[in-house]
Amino acid sequence: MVSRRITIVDVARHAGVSTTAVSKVLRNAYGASPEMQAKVRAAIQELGYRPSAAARGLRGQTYTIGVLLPDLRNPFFADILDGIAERLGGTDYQVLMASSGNDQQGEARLTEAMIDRSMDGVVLIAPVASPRRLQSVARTVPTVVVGRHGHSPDYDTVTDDDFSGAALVVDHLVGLGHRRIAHIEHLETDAVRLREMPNARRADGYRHAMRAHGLGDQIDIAATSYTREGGYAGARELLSREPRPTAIFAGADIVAMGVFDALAEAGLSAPADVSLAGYDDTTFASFGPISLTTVDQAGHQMGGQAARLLLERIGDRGRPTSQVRLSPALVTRGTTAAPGAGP
Amino acid sequence: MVSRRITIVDVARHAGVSTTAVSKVLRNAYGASPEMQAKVRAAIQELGYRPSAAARGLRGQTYTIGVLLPDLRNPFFADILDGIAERLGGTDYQVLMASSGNDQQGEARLTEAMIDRSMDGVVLIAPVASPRRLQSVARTVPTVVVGRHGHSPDYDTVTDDDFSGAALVVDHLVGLGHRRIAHIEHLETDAVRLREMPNARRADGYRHAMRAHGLGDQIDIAATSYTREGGYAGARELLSREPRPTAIFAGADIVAMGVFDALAEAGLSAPADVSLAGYDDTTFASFGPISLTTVDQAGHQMGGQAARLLLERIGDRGRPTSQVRLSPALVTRGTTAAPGAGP
DNA sequence: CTGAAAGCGCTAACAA
DNA sequence: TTGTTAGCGCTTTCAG
Repeated sequence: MVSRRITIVDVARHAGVSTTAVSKVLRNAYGASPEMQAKVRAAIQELGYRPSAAARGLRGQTYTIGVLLPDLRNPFFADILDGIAERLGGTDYQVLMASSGNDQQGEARLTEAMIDRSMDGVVLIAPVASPRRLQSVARTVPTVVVGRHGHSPDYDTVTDDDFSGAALVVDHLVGLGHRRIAHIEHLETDAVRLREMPNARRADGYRHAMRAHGLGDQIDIAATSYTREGGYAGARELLSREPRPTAIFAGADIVAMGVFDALAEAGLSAPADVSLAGYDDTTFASFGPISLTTVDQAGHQMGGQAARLLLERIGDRGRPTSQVRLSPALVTRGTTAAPGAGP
Repeated sequence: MVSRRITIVDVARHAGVSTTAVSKVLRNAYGASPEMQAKVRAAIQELGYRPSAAARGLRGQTYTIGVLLPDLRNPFFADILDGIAERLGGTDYQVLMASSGNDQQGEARLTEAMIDRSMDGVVLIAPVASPRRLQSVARTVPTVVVGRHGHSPDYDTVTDDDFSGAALVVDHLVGLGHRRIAHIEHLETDAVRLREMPNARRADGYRHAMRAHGLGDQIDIAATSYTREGGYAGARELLSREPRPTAIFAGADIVAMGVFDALAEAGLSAPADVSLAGYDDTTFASFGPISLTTVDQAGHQMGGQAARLLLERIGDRGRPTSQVRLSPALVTRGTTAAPGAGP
């Protein structure tokens, strides 16, 4: 026989107060004397009471924050999650995640699922949805969008200056003497995403920087996806070019990982045969045998800022939205060198 | 002005039926004629109705499955997640994850959080909680435990035969001619976990296999943690031994990653200076420049089995628990070779 | 500051 | 097969 759930009524009775009083203590709400608080807390302890989120959600908050991430395998997102978790530690909020597989339908289903579950707020990491949909989500639930450019009166954003970040890489490679610098990007066809997605901004930054160096005719892009497979396919494509690029700028570290696969397969190595740079400065980039030159976009900070903004918006849904933009920094490691510097 | 939420009452009115009827259609429950179903579904479509999980949870199910994973950075868990997601695709269940950071307290908080949120079932991946706690969780909510040995009448389990898996590695290394084979394990002090955790079973398997080969005196274990940092620390410790081991068996691929860090730092490489094997066959192991010899424990299948068992248990909480044990397979790649086979 | 009472949106008995 | 009705456990007016 399963024992009956302990409810707020039990706590109230045990403490000799009203259920309202218990509820107030639970929510740290105004209007409960210290003695009453003490009594209630004691009763909660003694009975081992746990509030039901479902019941709370029916009227008030669920104290749940949903985080939507595109891909569990991209270690960059773990950095963001850490930042969120750190900022939310100590609050009553719990973080629940879902992975969309970078798929527009899956993403939509999951945001709906989060809304259905009365989450108090959501953090959408690099979502692919249309602005219309994002607006609609944000009007339903407090929302912070991470990594996607484009403003809205309904949601806050945290982004990295991807355009400049890409330029940092190109500048670095050009400084080393490279001219045939190719880029692997995440294929984007939608006009809006072409403007708002970080991958598109990086590609733009790449093109712009190349032209600024008078290398407009050297622009060479393989458009695949921000996955290891995408990096592999993109690198195979680029390595078959005649003449072969002397440097590859992968739009993300996870993409660079795929490039390594292709290099290994072709019997090439970085930087001996090709210089290689990534983006994100994931823990993978610092991996000893790899030591990937990359761009640090401070995922941990991004997560922290996102959590902060979300809490503020949950606190006051009417406040004007803000856009936090962080500055990227180049992290020079071992995979980039002067061209032809091979053994 | 925010528009009022659309509820089951609106749908019922719009369709000209009772709320019960709508509820039945929602749950695919018995007792609704095809015409009624059609009417209700039409109304749901037209109104854009979405059921509130909070309200449902108060009486029935929430259609939410919680997955607790120890560490977002260990790519092995992504394989398990894929398996779970695949099995649950097409059902009405949504998967929500939480990461405990391999911390006993964090894990406890998160399981509580899942219970508080009336999840219909939970999958606990390599949990560190005491069996007492696991039992208590499992008696509250349908539970499947993945990767942890030890039976219970209250929860189902899915495990890999870690003991044999470790033996596969040792056999392989001995076959190559190694004798000084060291192991890096996740430090475990708790008596129960020493019996139940996969890391402990792998260490046991290592010891047993070493003895079976008459190498009992060569047993050498560095006990750190199943993280990249743990691998780094463990490798530093082992590499300082005199004489240095000729092979290192890391208890997990993520640990092997840390070993690579230490090797790179020491100017050594695998397999030239030291042979190296991991465990899990994560996507990282197949990474081109690494090509890690490892043990495939079929995370994808484990996830699929876990999801299947969970659905069965949700369907019938009284059914006897089952233990699914999968067999590991050695994946020989480039990081293991005969000792002294260096360049 | 405290408590009584009315729901929140849904499901589960029960009746019809 | 269909509908009526009483809650699920909590928060929120609104009186006291």
